[in-house]
Amino acid sequence: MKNSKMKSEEIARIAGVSRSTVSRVINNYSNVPAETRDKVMKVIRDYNYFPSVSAQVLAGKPVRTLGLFLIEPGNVSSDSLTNMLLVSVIENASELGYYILTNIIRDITNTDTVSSVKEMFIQNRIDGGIFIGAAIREPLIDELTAEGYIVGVFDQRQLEYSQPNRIVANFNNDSGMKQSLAYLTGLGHTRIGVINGDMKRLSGQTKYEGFQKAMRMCNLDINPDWVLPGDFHERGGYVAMNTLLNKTSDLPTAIIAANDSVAFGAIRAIKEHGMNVPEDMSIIGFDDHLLSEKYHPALTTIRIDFNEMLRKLTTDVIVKIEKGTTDVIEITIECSLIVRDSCRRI
Amino acid sequence: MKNSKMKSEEIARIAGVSRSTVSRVINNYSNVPAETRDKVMKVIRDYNYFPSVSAQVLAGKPVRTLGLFLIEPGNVSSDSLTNMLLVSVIENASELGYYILTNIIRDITNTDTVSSVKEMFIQNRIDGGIFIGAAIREPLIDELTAEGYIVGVFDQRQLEYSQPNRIVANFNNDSGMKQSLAYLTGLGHTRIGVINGDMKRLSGQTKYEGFQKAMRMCNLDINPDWVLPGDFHERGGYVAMNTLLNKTSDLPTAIIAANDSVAFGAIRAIKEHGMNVPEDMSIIGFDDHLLSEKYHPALTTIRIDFNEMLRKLTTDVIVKIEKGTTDVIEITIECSLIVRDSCRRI
DNA sequence: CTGAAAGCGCTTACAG
DNA sequence: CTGAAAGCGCTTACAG
Repeated sequence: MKNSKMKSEEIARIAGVSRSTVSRVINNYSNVPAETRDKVMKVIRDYNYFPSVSAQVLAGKPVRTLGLFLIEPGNVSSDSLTNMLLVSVIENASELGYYILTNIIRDITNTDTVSSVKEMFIQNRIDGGIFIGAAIREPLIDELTAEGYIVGVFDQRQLEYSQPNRIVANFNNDSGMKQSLAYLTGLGHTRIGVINGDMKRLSGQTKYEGFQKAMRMCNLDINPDWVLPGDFHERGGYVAMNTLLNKTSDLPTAIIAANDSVAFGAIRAIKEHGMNVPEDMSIIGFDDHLLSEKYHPALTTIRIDFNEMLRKLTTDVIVKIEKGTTDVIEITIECSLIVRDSCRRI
Repeated sequence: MKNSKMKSEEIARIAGVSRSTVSRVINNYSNVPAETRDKVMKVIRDYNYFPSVSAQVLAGKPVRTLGLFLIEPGNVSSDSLTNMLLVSVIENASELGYYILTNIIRDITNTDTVSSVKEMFIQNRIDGGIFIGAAIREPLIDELTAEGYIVGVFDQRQLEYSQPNRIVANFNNDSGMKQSLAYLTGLGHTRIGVINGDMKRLSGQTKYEGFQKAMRMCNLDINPDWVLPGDFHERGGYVAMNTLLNKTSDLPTAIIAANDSVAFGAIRAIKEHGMNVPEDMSIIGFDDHLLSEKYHPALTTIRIDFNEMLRKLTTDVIVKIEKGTTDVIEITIECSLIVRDSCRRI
């Protein structure tokens, strides 16, 4: 049961073959007769031998490790999303035999941070990286892809010139917004407003663009007073709704929030103003947050499958690392309306 | 700004020295004159050179990576603790120049899992590991320490024979329990019960032992009907309290819960029985969970500093890796009562 | 089908 | 103070 000092040479000696053959067995070369393979495998198992990664990597094999970079300025997202996201990436990677080196990036503009991220790639600690929380354009990511490193990014699109080594993943926010508006219109709403997300993020932009398009399709006018800035956080939704309620009595009958946290904030503000949801205002969210179902009122929202998105992104990054194909990959995940109690018929 | 194909040999050539000297500069050897050092450093910076870890490790240096093993059977703890914990470990390690390879262990008895964890150590992917969620005795951890690997474990104590390469960290649960009981006694309670945590975990045991000791010190008798089994989860607290309330009308006036989640569950059950906290029963928790302050009633509890514990544990593991000292380390973190609204004077 | 040998990019006694 | 050389544990053309 010893193993620590086991090396391929020892295995070779015991099995009565050369190191070359041991290596061939480990790397599943086809030109090894079953008999030899079995003999070697037995010794490997008997001695609980695992090859040293460093030696393998130095000899040109992948490290089988991915860097997961969570860009979270300051406030450690205390909600369960980060958790879920991490677990999802780890487990998908693990199924493909890959490990995850996790990094929290508080400030992506900080020189030390930037250089330490690049260091991981250059030192060959990781075969590729996955970025969550990136802005539409991140110089760091651009540099990395320009150098040829393989990177998967949630919430970005391909550059003007598509890069096979930059894999992007998004939800179909356009479709989500259209569903929200279709539903509200069906309920008879025509006075509809929106609380936006962070417009530095692609999803912030595409959601708003989706809103505009959908309003046009429904033949509704956008009232600029009802287009409120936000940031994807509860606090932002609260502030936005407060501003609206304090400014005017000419209110929309329904508000589409950039995500569920924003919706929670908006509802809190509405309640504090002595009004009710959906009686006085209908609210529709985006994400289908864990809490949304349990919230009061239970939140009508657009469900996205974060887990599926990460599974695809992780898998595609790994396949790209191993096969090195030159196809350009853009993952888009559909989303769908979940009707609950936060919208009423007009 | 190129770097990918940079190797120490290139740096040496450009700086006009040998690879040996470049290596000495990188590893901060003292016998390099400032002038030479500066010359070499300049080239290193100019070319954005980072040595290959694989080569360094193969030559005997540490990988500067720690494995973080989260033992979480099935239910991905959706509360924010895992999150906080991860971030805490990552940031502390990062300050010391170490990376974190995260692993979720769903079933620590599973052979494949066990062997993949050992593989990480044997392959030399990590210099050491940190385990969270371990039972009092874990064969896997015992094997690892027996092999000489450096491991930090939360919620375990040293074995009969102390191991310098097993660093254990705990909260002073004894002190916490004593504070809880002192407070309740001060309020005039004598009829005091307890909902236990998971007794397979050391903290489950030490908390209950602390309770017993403290009761003795306060000259109070333990009513076996008021000692309820639990599991550190909300659900467990709920079930325990329901059982108690349904079984008898001879109720305690106060309950100490193994942690705040358990307390939340217990309070939920009490409310469902049409009773109130603290009017009909006082409840005291343990942890000072993020929600405890905001809960209704705000929960009186014992605050523990998870972040401090992990900071010490991570630091000690890294120091042990680098210095290889033979001292036996047992970290104990103090805890303290936070009085809020869930207990009343009798 | 299989072994001997070169090579991966570092570090570190050793010798000077 | 510094260079030449051996060694770390693998993989993979190359030759047979």
